[in-house]
Amino acid sequence: MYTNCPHKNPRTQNYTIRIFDHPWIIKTTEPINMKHFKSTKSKILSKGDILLSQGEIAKYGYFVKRGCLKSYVIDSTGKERIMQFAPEKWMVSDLDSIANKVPSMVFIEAIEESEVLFLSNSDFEDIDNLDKDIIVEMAIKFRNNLIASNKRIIGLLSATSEQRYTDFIETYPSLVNRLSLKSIAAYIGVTPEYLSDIRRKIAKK
Amino acid sequence: MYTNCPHKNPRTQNYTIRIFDHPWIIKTTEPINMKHFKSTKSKILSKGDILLSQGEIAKYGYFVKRGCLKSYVIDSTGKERIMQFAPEKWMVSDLDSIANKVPSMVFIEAIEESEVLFLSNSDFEDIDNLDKDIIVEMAIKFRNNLIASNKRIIGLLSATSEQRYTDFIETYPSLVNRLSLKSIAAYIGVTPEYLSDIRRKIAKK
DNA sequence: TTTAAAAAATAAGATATCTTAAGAAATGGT
DNA sequence: ACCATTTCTTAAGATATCTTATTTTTTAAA
Repeated sequence: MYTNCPHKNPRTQNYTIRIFDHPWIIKTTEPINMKHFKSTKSKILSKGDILLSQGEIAKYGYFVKRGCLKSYVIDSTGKERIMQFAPEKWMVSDLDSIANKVPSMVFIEAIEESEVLFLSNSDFEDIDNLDKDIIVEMAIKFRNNLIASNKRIIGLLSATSEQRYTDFIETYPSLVNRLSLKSIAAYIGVTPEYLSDIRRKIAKK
Repeated sequence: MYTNCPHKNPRTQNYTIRIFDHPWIIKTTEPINMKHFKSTKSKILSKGDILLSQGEIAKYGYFVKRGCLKSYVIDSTGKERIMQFAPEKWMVSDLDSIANKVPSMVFIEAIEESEVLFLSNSDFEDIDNLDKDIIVEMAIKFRNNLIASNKRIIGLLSATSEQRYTDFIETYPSLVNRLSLKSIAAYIGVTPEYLSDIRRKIAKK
């Protein structure tokens, strides 16, 4: 199921930009502006290519120029549970792994043909050496991500599956038509079959 | 059910400390060191006293000197869902409300007789004016909180109720004996009756 | 365009979790 | 120590969600 070779289609290009965020600023829930970053590595990925696997130490944040990535875990019953979708201008990685050098809990995989920048954290090992304005942006980005994650927790604790589905549609309208039913189900925490039931139930109304 | 008058037992004291974190650094999942803070307001709360209600704009972060608070939402079916417990040395507030001046989603309430510092965010409206070392600490605190929140999301998406309960016991062993079954149930996302069943099932093993 | 593969829909039966209600145990106040 | 209140346990029936299997539809490849 997850046998695609990472970077199997890597038409590497030279590409330098000034970008906004620190590589750590990942698991973002909103597009990022990248003026503070330098990146020289860009790759074209095919659907199904895996950038990071569970158990590896994350070396990069991935900024999506085109296409869409997902980060997900495989639970003890073998089911995929999606943490985050990363469409254009979003960044994704495993924050714990990249910051604390622990094995990644997540896989990161392209769900469309995608063009991705590899943002190394090697220049940023010591956060104290960063410019103040970058740190301010980091703090704000983390804070916004934390607020979003806490809202997702509230939803998972208190909303029904149907509510979580309609919330998802409202929150990410531009994503809905690009994602498979299976992916949305894995994000909101139900089986694809049950999400299909939910859709039918909603349609009948 | 939530009729206790906020601050009904407010033996206010003068109390000044140098503390570590910015008031925004809330919804924390770990004790905080407070060397960068000033606070002059301290109150003694009775069990059941409410510090912040859903719909209010949060003005303070609450640092727990003694006792334990909880932050929770009331969902559409009237059920309480706990976002965070805040025992000694932890801080709690509604981050979105205090940072963005939006109505709070949560209630904050004492679950034991508690002594709490009120940390105003009025001195910190503009994050750019903060000292760099405070901002660095903020960023790290937000980052760690975000990692913890994301782990909780993974648990809610992929673990069974029994697994979430045993995870909770492992993660917060010192809290388990202080909390009611009802509170733990509201945190892990099951009914108290079902958590009781889970305990019985575990005991039988 | 045709065909193979993947995704989605449907349905029936199984399981997890909730609801309601009642009794037992623990707690707090007087 | 006693009573009232809250918490916890237990159990039965209800509901939400999952599992498995099959069919239909859509997508991708040749």
